[in-house]
Amino acid sequence: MTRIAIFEDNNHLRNTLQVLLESADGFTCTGAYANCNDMLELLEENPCDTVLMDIEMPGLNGIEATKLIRQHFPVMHVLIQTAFFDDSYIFNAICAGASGYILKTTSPSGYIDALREVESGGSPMTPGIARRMLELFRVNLQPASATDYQLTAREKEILQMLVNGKSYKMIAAESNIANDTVKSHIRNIYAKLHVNSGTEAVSKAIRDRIV
Amino acid sequence: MTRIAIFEDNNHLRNTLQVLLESADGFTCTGAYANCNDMLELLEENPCDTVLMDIEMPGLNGIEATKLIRQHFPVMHVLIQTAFFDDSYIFNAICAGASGYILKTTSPSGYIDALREVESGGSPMTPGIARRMLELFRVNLQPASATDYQLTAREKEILQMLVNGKSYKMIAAESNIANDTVKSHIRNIYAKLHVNSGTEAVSKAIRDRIV
DNA sequence: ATTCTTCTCCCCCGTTTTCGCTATTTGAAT
DNA sequence: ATTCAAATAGCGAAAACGGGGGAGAAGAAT
Repeated sequence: MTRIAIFEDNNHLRNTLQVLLESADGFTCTGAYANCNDMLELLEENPCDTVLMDIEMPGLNGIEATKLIRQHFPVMHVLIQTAFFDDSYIFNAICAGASGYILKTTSPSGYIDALREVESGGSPMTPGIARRMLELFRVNLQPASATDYQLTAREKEILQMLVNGKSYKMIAAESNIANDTVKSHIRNIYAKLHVNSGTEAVSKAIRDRIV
Repeated sequence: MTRIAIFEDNNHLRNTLQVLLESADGFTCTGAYANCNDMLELLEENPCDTVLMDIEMPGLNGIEATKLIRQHFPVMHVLIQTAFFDDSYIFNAICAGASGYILKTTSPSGYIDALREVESGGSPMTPGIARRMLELFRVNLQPASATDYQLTAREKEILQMLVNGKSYKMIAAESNIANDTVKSHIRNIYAKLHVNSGTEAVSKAIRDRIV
């Protein structure tokens, strides 16, 4: 028997979900709440396996609530349900530790399927959400690639050390070259990156994923 | 009629998939190939809407092939199918531009469902894959969070400008404060960040997502 | 053979940064 | 009323950095 708690401020939807759960095979509803006040205490007293969490709620929103749940009950799963298709919602929900993300347009049987999937180690997502997530992933992790500054291997090494906070002296020592050589390399790096200070170079190196 | 091309080196599976597609409603198979040699030419001559792509193949592997397809045919979708559950596969497939990722343990009807989902703008994923992806997302994008350096608002402003490559003088001018004040602030920032140079501060600021 | 790039090193010179220490003002908190 | 944090500002000295020039050796490319 999988235990589910519901946090959803819309009375009608909340009741519908509760009834749905109680009538579904293998599920029981341990609580259905309109907001996240006293959420941690409620979950402490009425433990569950998965929380069905709305995002838009008065008081503590669903994303902050998800963070708290994951902090205090690491084994509990949180399935996000929301009416809105918003990148920052998706992004933040994932970072907060959600195990799935479905839209409220999902059918009743879809809700049940999603909850079953969560319980069996999956992460159900409305198809469009999954697509957005892949794109967020790409945008955020994909090397910029377009920008190639034609740095030589040695220059990349030295830039890397600069990014790690090393001074000219330390770089010279670690690389077994003279201080002036480091200076030369860094001068060339600055020229190629079109910058004229270490801070600028580090900033550009990290943002353009050169290192 | 959705047109599908198959790249899969296992003869049996390739034939099975081809038969499955031809018998399924709304699908047609434009080609079934054992490797990715001449892939671009083949796709050029036999255009399709979605490519069903294996990862492990002799010669060009499915991930590199996916990159090429996305470069040359941006509207074409690639649905990855693989026998292995491997983080780096998942990560690289997503970065390469895959529209979905399913395991070969998927049932025939699951394959058809997945292809339909791809066509309608979704990104089907085997549940466990979706979970891994969420975790990869978190690991790679989650702010360290634990680190709060207690910077004041003013200090954050100045750190931001430092990250943007501004010199003390420029910061002073833009902030309408004396050069020495900038010096004071930066000194305090360094102390709080436990660094002792601008490059280190910038590096830490970006990596710990202070800015 | 000659050119080109890369890595190496040197000189000079001025500017910028870093690090001590001190100090005033302001606004919020108690 | 007093305490406290934050923002402001100054001085001085040592260290580091940035920009200019030049130059030799090794290796690849032609």
